[in-house]
Amino acid sequence: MSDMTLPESGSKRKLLDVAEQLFAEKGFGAVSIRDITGLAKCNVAAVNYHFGGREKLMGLVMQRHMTPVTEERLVRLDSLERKWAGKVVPLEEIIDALVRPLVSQVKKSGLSEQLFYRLMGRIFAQQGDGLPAVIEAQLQKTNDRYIRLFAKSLPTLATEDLVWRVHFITGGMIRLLTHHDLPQRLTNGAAGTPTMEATLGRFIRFAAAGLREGIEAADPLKKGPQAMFDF
Amino acid sequence: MSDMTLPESGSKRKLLDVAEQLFAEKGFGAVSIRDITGLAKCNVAAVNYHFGGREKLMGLVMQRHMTPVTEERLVRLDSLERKWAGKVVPLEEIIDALVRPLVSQVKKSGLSEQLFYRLMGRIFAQQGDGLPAVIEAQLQKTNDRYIRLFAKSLPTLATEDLVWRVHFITGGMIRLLTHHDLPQRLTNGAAGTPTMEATLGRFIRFAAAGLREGIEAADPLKKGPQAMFDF
DNA sequence: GTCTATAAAGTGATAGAC
DNA sequence: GTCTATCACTTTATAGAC
Repeated sequence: MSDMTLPESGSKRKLLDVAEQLFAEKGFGAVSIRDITGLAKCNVAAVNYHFGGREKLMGLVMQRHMTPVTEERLVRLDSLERKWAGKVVPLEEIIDALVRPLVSQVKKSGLSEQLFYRLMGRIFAQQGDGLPAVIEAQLQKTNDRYIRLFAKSLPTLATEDLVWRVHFITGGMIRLLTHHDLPQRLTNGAAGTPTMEATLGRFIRFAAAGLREGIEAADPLKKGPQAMFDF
Repeated sequence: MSDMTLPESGSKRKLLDVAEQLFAEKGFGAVSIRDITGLAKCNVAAVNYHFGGREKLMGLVMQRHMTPVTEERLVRLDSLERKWAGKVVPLEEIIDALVRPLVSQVKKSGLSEQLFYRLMGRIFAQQGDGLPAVIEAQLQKTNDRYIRLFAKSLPTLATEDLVWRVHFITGGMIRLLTHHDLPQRLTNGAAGTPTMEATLGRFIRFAAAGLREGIEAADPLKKGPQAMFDF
């Protein structure tokens, strides 16, 4: 069940690679076993032999790429709380801890940037709607921690407002992941051709400003922490 | 083809109602003709007889509900430009013109709030990915107009930044439409039970703040008339 | 307009030969 | 591990009776 050691070559590996590609491109519900075995040039029965069925393969793909992201997110949250113990954590750093693991895990994933981000986006987008329980629990847990940390940094913001703003931010992040190429396609190049990392920098500043809406900016510490984020 | 007059009763009407419900609930790709005719207690062949196939029915459902929203959006944009002719249009009013048509068309749609918003969200989310050309053109056009109007209200913001921020906002709106119940389910009631209209109010303030990020707010016009920013 | 019957293709899964 | 063949569905669509 938890056989995480995968062969570097062979048809099992090939099937997994193709499955990741197709799930990311077309979505988890729109890929058949025959799509996978066809593109991987394997036998139709191979998916059932190696993974025990389509559903199991789907779960494996999700977990393989989601779990490292979740773990890095939690580690970053821990070290953020340690670093700013007792003090107010800058919003930008919290949001950074939310999205940076995506950038840092894309390399380890072995997937192309487009595929990895799209895969992640598709998983996030399905939260609360038929995701494997393990994944659902991961999303739940990180979300809880983020809300709690944001709340400490925004003590004057009503919890209700905070929860909804985080919801909007999540939506923006998902859109960014699943449709990173859309602005370029729609605006005739007015969106430029930024790397995902640059776009995430834009996103962090956008999201932090949205979170701060209506918060009195009278405190003088507003400038200090922000200075380190000159994306 | 453009037979917009629909019977108040009869199986054609029933099929359309059920189709809208199921497409909104499960997504356009996850509903079969048999799901529809089964729930509508009609014959399997009825969808093909009345609508000419599954694909055509899908297009009809999309167009029926998307077109009025698009038209109201364009009308609101027109009147906004007329109202503030020569002056800077407040960001909140632009965003309002973007989302309010959803609230005002939900009543005319005959659908429940949940279903209508979810249906809209699913359409928006599929932009650039296999949507009927008519719908795609509508989204393209409104998006262009909004970007242009935002640009006039944010003359110091680089177009590239603006385009991406609008992209993030779109993502937040989609999330809000498709997962309006998620915050309540995930936070044990910390999200409250606001109406969609209230949540859209929250969204407008959030989005406007995100758009304004980095813009000098030294001017005293933040609340009052913005006549000094004449061009 | 509604129905049955059926075509033609696709689906996940498995038994059993090699 | 790989393959063929096959089962038991489900899918869209249509021809033709009523």
